[in-house]
Amino acid sequence: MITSRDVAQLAGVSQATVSRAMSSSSRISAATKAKVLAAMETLEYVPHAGAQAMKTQRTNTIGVVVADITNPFYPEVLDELTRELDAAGYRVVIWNAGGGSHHDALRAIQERAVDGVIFTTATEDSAELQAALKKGSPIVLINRRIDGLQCDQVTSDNLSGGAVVADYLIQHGKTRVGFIGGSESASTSRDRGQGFMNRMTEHGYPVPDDLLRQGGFSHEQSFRVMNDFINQANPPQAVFCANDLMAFGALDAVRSNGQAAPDDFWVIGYDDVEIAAWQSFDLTTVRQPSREMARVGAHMLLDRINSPQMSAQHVVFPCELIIRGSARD
Amino acid sequence: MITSRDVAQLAGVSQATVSRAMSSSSRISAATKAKVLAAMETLEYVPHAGAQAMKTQRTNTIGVVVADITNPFYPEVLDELTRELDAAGYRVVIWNAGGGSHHDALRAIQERAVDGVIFTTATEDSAELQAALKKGSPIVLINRRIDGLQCDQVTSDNLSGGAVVADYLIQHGKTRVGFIGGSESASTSRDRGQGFMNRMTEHGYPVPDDLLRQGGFSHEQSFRVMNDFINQANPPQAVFCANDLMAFGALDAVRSNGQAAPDDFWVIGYDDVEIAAWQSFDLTTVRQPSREMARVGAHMLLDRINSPQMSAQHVVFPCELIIRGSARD
DNA sequence: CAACGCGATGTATACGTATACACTCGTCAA
DNA sequence: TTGACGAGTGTATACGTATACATCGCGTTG
Repeated sequence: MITSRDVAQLAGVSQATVSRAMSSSSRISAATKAKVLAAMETLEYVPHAGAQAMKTQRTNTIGVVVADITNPFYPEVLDELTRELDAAGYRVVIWNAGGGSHHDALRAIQERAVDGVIFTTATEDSAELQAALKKGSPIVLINRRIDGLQCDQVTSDNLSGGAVVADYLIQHGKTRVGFIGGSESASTSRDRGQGFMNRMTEHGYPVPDDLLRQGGFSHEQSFRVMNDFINQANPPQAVFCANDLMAFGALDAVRSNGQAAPDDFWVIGYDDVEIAAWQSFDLTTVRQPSREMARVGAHMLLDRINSPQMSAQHVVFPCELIIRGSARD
Repeated sequence: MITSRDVAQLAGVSQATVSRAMSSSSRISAATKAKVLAAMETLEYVPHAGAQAMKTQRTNTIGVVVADITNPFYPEVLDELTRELDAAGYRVVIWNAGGGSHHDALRAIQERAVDGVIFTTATEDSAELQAALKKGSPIVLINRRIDGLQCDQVTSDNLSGGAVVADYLIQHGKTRVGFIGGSESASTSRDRGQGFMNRMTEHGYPVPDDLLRQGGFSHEQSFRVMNDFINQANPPQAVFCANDLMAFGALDAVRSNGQAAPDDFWVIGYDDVEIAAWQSFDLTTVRQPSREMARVGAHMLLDRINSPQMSAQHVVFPCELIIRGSARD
């Protein structure tokens, strides 16, 4: 292994000078700097990340926790996060799925293996998270929300998003409608459902119990739920799903029953992932600005790393109904 | 920051004993071990990753380079990789897209920031890669292939996969067929195209120049290419795309022209990503066992990390034509 | 011309851990 | 009874870097 000492020896300077040649801020003459850089080049020297981390207590690495990387929403967020953080000189380590993700990520902060963590999903059991925040761990929540937490959060206005869907359906005469949620423990799904159902109730058409089901945020489960809806005695006219992936499942259920949207059923999703706009889905959905949320979240985290005392911010983005072929007159 | 010295003090032992209490292999009496672990618990001690890395020259972190995380093929591979490596006690850092990904990943090995790297994409300009391999860097190639490289590789038999498609089409009377490749520089796309076109030629129906185009591995570009095909004087009867994402683009082009597969055009993809089986696509495609490839690649890398001298292995998986609704009688 | 200041560099040290080596003390065989 | 032995623990050190402090030399100013 080539160390800064080797470089120092070849360049005829001290090890400290080699270190200075690399930190652009340090005072060093142009001549010796050039000499050192040349030696580095010759020896193909690369500083040791672990040693640097021990001295500086920085790793230039950010952790990201995602619930399910195969849900197209997360790759889009990750795409934006990796681009943004990469540009800022950070690496990205991801924790996917597994039940221990949150714990592992928080531990990685304690280990000083990452400088901070972005959660795009969060169990509501926030005891450990709360403890970490009290220790001053740099943490940002994107997408999901946890109330009463002194923590930076970037979310979209899911309540309003859900309500807009209700308005739209009522306005077009769809009064018997169903809701396929993700899971009760996810704030996103809860808020979207609540916003939606409250507004339906306000309009005088509450969502009946038999048309309120959870779809586990997955295509497969939502497919089955929609299948049940279709084949029950009194099917809904329209279905609102808590994310696009489940809307695709619902659409597929409609089609595999030899029926079609919007002719036989209206199907509406949430997220507006890229493939929702594809011709084969042409999905009416509520757009949340996921890439913008990712960008903002990334910078919030970097800011917090650099000024830990700053008080926590909540940024909320508005959502917008995107009307496409799966639900329109 | 709590260090092992603090734990040692509280437990009334030396710092070395604390270190020993953690490495299960070391000899230490059960009594003191318990005492130390209790102290660790009390102080919420967590070892410093950077310091450990400096001593052990291990980080328990693996890098993964992907071409485009929004292409559903990669999330599936990443899903499997993260599960597998997580279970083995490794973290996963990803490099996405950006032109510098390969360079960054190789540098991370030199920095000892990762223990090894998995490339799921590779530019054919392999000079830097070759140099890294000569230094003994633990590297595994999944998916793409680079000839004449002393490097572990896991690929699928793309040549045969392409040929099988040709056989299938000919067998069903489709003689005027097009090919939408990804890019000339990708071995996957090249092999699939070559296997396909050679076999078409053998059957006496070579793919004409005007039906051979590149689709940049993207839905959007493939959509445009297929659009051109459809609207030219003498359209193809069928189109084979070098991956599923492009096949979706082609299918969408067919549909947005008010036509349908398989009635008007046959569309065939490659990969068999999960969504290819969805009702809305029902895509005929060539399945490569991507999750299995990921698993095997992960273990090859771990093996190589532990025994660097082992000579390089090439594992090739067979592919299988999955016949669905987008291309069948 | 002397004193001062400042830029440039070297010296020494600390970051937190793992481990080679030294040491103690009890056990057991001769 | 003594010597050897080994398990258990402490002491000392090294990993590779960043930086506080000391030093040196040169230019500037009064």
